[in-house]
Amino acid sequence: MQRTNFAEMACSIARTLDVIGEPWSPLVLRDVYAGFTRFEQIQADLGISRKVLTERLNHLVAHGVLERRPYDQRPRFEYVLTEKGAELVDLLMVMVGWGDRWLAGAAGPPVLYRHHACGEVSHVDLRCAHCGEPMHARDVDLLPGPGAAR
Amino acid sequence: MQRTNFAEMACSIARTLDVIGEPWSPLVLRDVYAGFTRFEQIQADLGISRKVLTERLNHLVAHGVLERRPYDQRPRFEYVLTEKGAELVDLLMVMVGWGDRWLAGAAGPPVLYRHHACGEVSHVDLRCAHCGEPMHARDVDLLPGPGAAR
DNA sequence: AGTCTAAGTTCCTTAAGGGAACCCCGACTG
DNA sequence: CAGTCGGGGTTCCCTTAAGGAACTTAGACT
Repeated sequence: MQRTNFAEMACSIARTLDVIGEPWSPLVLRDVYAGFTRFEQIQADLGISRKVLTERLNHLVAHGVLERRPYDQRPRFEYVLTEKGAELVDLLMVMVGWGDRWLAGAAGPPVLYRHHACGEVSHVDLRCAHCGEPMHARDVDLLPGPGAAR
Repeated sequence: MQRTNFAEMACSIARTLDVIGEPWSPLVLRDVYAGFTRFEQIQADLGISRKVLTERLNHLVAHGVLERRPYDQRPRFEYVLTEKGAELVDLLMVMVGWGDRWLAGAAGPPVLYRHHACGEVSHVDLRCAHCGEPMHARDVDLLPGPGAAR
């Protein structure tokens, strides 16, 4: 519902939430990434209301995160990740890392990730793009940037 | 909204959304991280409804992401990040990275992050915790984990 | 006693989510 | 070639959550 418009805020978190902050959106993205690319598949997998799924898909397409394309002569469509969308899936992987660590409980994580490069089951780690050392919330100072509000 | 209970799903994304998926929650967390630790400060900074802010703070405290503690003899409280919460801020930094890259526009990013270790303005990069190589959505295979639904 | 302030509550309005039923359209079936 | 099927949505109604303004509470200050 989110009647407040996050898109206008001078904050990249708020702007990102404007794209995927609505309920279900990250799960829709996860499904598309996992290979559930059609309306019926996503709806059945998530148990989401068809109405809401329509709204979310349209929103994600409008923001260039998904692309809607026909896969048949008949009016049939599938949704595929754009480059912009694929990079959002990286964000989901970080969510998975946190959820696995803090919420998985005794049963352990529901899904494992095997890294192509090394072949091992692993998880993401945040590093500084500049020096390669770990970069976490406590390892940085915040400075006003060029796009800061006046 | 979100009447659907994400917490029960066998998915770390859904479970994480149960904690911070409601509107405003990530921005509340950002504010606490940025030093706006009191009710009035957060309310004024975000322009959020007091009612909703109360609900969000209670929810985040209930989930162990924030801690509510008195800072005066009078009934005055401040909210501080727990370890669990601080690691969620890492997730926010990834959101910032995506938002800066895809949504900042000509004005540039509103906030810059200077890394303590190297002293440079930088951003986070996702690496494999095992081998240290880049680890993005396209670099992994998904496997069922021990906590997978039957 | 009266005022101030932080931190909430309460109450009302409006909009968004949930869910079931319905619709459209091209393809197959007898 | 009428009837059915299946994917991909719309429509409608009900309930619940967000927005927002006003009110409350409790201790400290004057």
